[in-house]
Amino acid sequence: MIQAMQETTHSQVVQVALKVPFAAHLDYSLNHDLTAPPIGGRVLVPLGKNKQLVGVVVGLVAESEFKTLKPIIAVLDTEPLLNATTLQLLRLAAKYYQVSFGEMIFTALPAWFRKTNNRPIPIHYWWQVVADLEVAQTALKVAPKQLEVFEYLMLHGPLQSKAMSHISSTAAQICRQLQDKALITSTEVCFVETDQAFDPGFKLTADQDRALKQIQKSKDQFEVHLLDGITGSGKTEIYIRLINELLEKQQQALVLVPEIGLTPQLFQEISQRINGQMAILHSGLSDGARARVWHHAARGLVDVVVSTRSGIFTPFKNLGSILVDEEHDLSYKQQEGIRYSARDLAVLRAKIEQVPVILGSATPSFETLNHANNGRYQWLKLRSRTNHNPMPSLRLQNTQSKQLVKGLTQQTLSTIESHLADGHQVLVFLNRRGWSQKLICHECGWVAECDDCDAYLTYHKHLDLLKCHHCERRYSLPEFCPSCGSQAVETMGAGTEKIAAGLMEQFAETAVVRFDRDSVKTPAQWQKNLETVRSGKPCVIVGTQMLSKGHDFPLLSLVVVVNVDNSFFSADFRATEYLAQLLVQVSGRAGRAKTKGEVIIQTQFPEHEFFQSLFQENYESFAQQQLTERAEMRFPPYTYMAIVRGQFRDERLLDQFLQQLADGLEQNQDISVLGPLPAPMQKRQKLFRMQLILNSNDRKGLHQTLHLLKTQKTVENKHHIQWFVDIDPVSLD
DNA sequence: AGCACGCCGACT
DNA sequence: GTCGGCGTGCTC
Repeated sequence: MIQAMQETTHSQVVQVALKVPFAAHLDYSLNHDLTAPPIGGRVLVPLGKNKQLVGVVVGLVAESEFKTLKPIIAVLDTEPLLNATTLQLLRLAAKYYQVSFGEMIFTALPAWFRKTNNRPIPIHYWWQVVADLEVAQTALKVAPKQLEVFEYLMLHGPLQSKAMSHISSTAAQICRQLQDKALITSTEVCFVETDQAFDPGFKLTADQDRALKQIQKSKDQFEVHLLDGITGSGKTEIYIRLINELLEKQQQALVLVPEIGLTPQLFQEISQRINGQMAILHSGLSDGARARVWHHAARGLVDVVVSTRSGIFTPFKNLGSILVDEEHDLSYKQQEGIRYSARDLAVLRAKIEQVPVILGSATPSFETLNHANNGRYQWLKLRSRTNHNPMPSLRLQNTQSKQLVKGLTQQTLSTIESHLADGHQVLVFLNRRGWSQKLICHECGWVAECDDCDAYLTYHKHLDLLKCHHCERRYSLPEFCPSCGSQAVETMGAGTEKIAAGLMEQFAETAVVRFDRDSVKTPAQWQKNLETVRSGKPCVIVGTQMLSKGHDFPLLSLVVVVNVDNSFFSADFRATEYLAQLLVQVSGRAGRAKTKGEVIIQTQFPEHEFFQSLFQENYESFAQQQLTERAEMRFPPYTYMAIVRGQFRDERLLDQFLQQLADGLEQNQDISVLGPLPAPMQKRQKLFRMQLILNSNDRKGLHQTLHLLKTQKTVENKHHIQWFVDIDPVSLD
């Protein structure tokens, strides 16, 4: 009797979240020989016949509705890996995105912690310089290799020694020698340690001052601030001042950036100005390095974490604020697996943590603007430029019935020429790489397509091959048209490659630098290209999407945008929103220098009201106008959208299946269902893709219905059709 | 999701 | 006779 009582008081039920789709948690018992694991710590548990899985403890309770519980095999953490607020974020995110708690937790967890092994995280040192170049030059007169490493670190640090193996195979040893001479220092995570913050003594503009004061008011409580600042209005300065204030209070900051490519810049800019430790977190880091940043952030050993999307899940000891830079950027939305939006989760997290969140952008998303309009977000406008440089002037270049020279009009070419002659740099920007070179038959109009995907093949001159960008399948060039047998097959279109080639011909004395996914595959190539641009000599930069943001090219005075027209024919109601953001962002690249910048947009429709609205007024009024239309049409952000997307080898069965789902949804009056429609790429890697677009005024109702759909209809899915739900999709086509 | 169990067709 | 196809149902 006494024993039995002891039994119940001692035996605990451990609720464990596992990477399984069917339950928020499974219950396990705890054997007496194990000490209770902390909530948020990992355990090893048995599942089914003979599986062992890593799970995360999400609750410790006295009883379970299950009679017989299996015991936990091992406790992997004595300290929680995820603190209470991070768990709460993941719990709510799981609910919102319609996945199990465990699935959500395991997408958040760095790969290192997902594995069974519980080795200590390996320490890899990150090196950075702590001495001036002159000091190093004197000290290293007779050690050229050491000086070389020092100089490299000065430019690119902090780095691990293995990232300098191209300088010397004994880079690690050289680093240690440099450390002994007190010229460089090492840290356990990739962070910059500054203890002499540089204060340029900027005087804030009236706008900046007002915005900063407004944000300061919401200290230690939840509030969303939209920092809506045009290019050059000094958003970064506000970020820096806010971070410094947080550091004074021993609080941590999380800074989210859209892409890895633009991390180093903001990182460096902030790091020079704060007295604290700043860690960087991105997909390029090794599993161990990411795990270490987590540990350091959770223990309060780093002050600022700069990260891409996935960093929103980093546990912090004392988070003071979240900053989301370029909040409109689509890369905040994960596009595979659990399709979460890091920006939206940042707002949710700030609410849970009771801290302010700052969404910064020159071109805020319509979702965010809507919240600002209705007062849910504080709208902080920065409308003057800190350097008082004039905004670039804009010209629409009509391409209709004009002879194009390698995709550019004669006027465009001569403008480029004059900018180069003035010693400036020019950017030729291609909207999407979709306008790439295709292979067409002039006799019958046949266009080369991929056998496995519903996509045109792209011609690559340097390989003399046709490539599919969706499955990487390669094809050789046919000598005759497979459709009509004619020999008149030729490449057509203006890819970056073709435009670059044309420009090289046209401006033989000038360097032409290409930035696109085919020519810039490694960071080293990026670096090489960047150096050419940074050298300051006149040059032409040709690139796609990846150039619209981030890297500052201070000597750029002209931006030419080619191929904006496909956006006007898009089936996606958001296409013009994205185009407007892109054009404003890319225009901002021109004229950061003292000279007045110029922007040329080549289009067949210069009279289109889109241009009138965007450029005769500004982004804000364009957005307001479009928002009115969205409201009238009952589209997001005034309604809630979700997509059910399916993939299957048999088009007919897929259509049937989705039609069944759609029929089930029709019952619900509050949800409008569109489809089944062909999905973005109708066919990809031999699989057909179709979708249902769901739109509703009632978010809760929509989510509930979707939840029901998932549990019910999965059973009736006889053909094992793959399908998933995308909540708040950002792209319909 | 994964995986075992189970019940029917063509093979060394 | 068995090997293996994938339909069904369970995992605490």
